[in-house]
This record gives sequence, C-alpha cells and structure tokens, in this order.
Amino acid sequence: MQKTKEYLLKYGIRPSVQRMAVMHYLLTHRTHPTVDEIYSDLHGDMPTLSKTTLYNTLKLFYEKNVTLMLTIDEQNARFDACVEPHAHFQCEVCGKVYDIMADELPELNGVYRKQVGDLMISDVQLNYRGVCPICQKKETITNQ
Amino acid sequence: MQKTKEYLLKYGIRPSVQRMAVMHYLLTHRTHPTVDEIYSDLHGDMPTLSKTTLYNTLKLFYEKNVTLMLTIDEQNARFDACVEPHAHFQCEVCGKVYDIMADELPELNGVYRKQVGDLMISDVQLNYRGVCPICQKKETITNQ
DNA sequence: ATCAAATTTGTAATTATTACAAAATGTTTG
DNA sequence: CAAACATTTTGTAATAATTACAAATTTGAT
Repeated sequence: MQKTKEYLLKYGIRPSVQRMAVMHYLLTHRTHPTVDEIYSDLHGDMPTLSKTTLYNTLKLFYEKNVTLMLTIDEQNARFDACVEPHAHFQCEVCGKVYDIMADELPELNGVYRKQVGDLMISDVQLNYRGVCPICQKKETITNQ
Repeated sequence: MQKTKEYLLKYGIRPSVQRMAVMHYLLTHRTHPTVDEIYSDLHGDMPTLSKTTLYNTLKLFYEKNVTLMLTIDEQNARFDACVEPHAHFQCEVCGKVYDIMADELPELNGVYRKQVGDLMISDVQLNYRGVCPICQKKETITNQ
C-alpha cells in the first residue's frame, strides 16, 4: 500500500484513503473493470465508498495520465492502469476485454503517435471486436 | 433516391421509406452524425419518424455492414456510411470528428486485419483524440 | 382485396453519468 | 492545540442515451 501511495504522489495526486484503494485495485486487477465492477469489489472493505467518488477519482486519474479510460465498450467506460501503448480486443459474446501488445501486432507502435498530419494527438485507442477463442469453442459445441 | 434503394437492396435490406431516408442522409452527410443530429435533420421532412425507428434502423445497418457505428465519442454513438478502412480523430473542444485516411497514416492498413494472433476480428476502430487546428487557433487568441 | 408478416410508432423503463450542496476530512497558521 | 480554510467525500436528485414493448400501420404475396 506504501507503493500505491508513492505511485499517486509521483503523478501529483493527493493520496486519500479512497484514491489509494481505487489505485491499488487497478494495479492488482488488470481486467479493464467498469465502474460498477470496481464499486462492487471495493464495497466489502469500504462500505461508505460512493459512486460519485469513484467517478471523480477515475476522472482525476485519467486527467493526470495515471490510468487509461477505454471507450471500447459502448455501455460502460473501462479503466486500465497499464499506460504503455497497447490495443484492446472485446469479445462480443462474453464482453471480456483482452490486451494486444506490440509483439502480436508489430504495426501498433506506428499508430501510437504524438501527431498525425497537422493534428496533435493526446490519446490513441485501437479497438478490436470479435468472438474470443473460448466463446468460439462454446458456440461450436452448442451448434452441434 | 433510386440509387439509395439499390444500395440497401445490395446489402439485403428491405427499403422502407424510413430506411431510405436514413441511408440517403448518411450517404450525403459525411459528418459522423449522432442519433439526435440525424433525428433533428430528418424531422422536418418526416414528422412522424420516431427515435426508436432510428435506433432500429441504424442497428440494422450496422449488423448488415452498410455503415459503421463509431464508439469514439463517449456520449453518443456516431454513424458513418464510409466503410473503407480509416481512422478517426475527435476534437476534445468542439467535438467534431475528422477522418484520417491511409495516405496520412501509412500504418493504418496494417492494423485493419481479419486476425490478430488467435483472435478473429470482425470490427476495428482506431480513434485519436486531441484539439483540432481550428480550436487550437481560437485558444491561442483567447489566452492572449 | 385479403391476410400474414414485417415495420413503425409512442410511451415507459432502464442505465450510465453528472450536478450539487451538505458533511467529513485534511492542512495551515496563529 | 485550536481556529480557519481548503479539499475531498457522500447521498440524493437530475440528466441523457438507449432499450423494451405492445399497439398501430404498412408492405408484400396470394
């Protein structure tokens, strides 16, 4: 937890109890959770945590570039403590979001740029959609 | 309008009056409009058009691959009749969405793939965010 | 023209997110 | 340490996009 505190301070964020809990959660759950998922999971240890605080906190993290805010899912924003350039894949069946790193997609680094033509870039998101191998398998069995 | 009808038929969509109006709108307005924008613009000529029909129609178009449904904007879905591989840029200030074609971003074609690793891809979206040149100019003037 | 199927419509429900003001907590200064 | 001030959190209520649903309308085939 001391590490989480230093992590926040390094990004210029005052480490309140709530902020540390959220940051720690994101650092230890690399599942691209939604606001509701974070809320449900933290609620056990922090019954007083409010949704508004969560929204405020996640927005702050995003503005200070501590986390990413993914728009791959039309229904909910999703959050990611990994700020390295990487793409995402969402399964249309189970909804799970997978990471795609540069070793699987060599062109990836080329699209993560500061500038394209005369446009200055502050955020890049590369989103893939499809059916993940697990759900493909299940569908094959069902359709027999 | 006859062309729009054939366009829909080509994609296996029955050309009702409403569907033709929406398709024609998208073919002649390459501005990545939201549902509300389409609704407002069509409402003059079609006062009975309902939002539900719009949502149904746009979902159908998306499923039949006649149009793209963009998730670049967190607030609203946006629609695009250009189904060629291309990226998008949204200005954080004015909200306008620009196209980025392969000539401006040579790596673009490389990320539009049918497969990445063992993942089968059905949809790719490459979204950039930043401040567009027009808004940058305005901000410079304001901050003097 | 009739009938069945497909489509459209309006209303109501759902759900994610934001606004806001009061309460709580943390920080600074005398 | 205590008073004064700033920041953060909280709960509730408002907003806004999207979906559910059943009745009404339109379409296409016979």
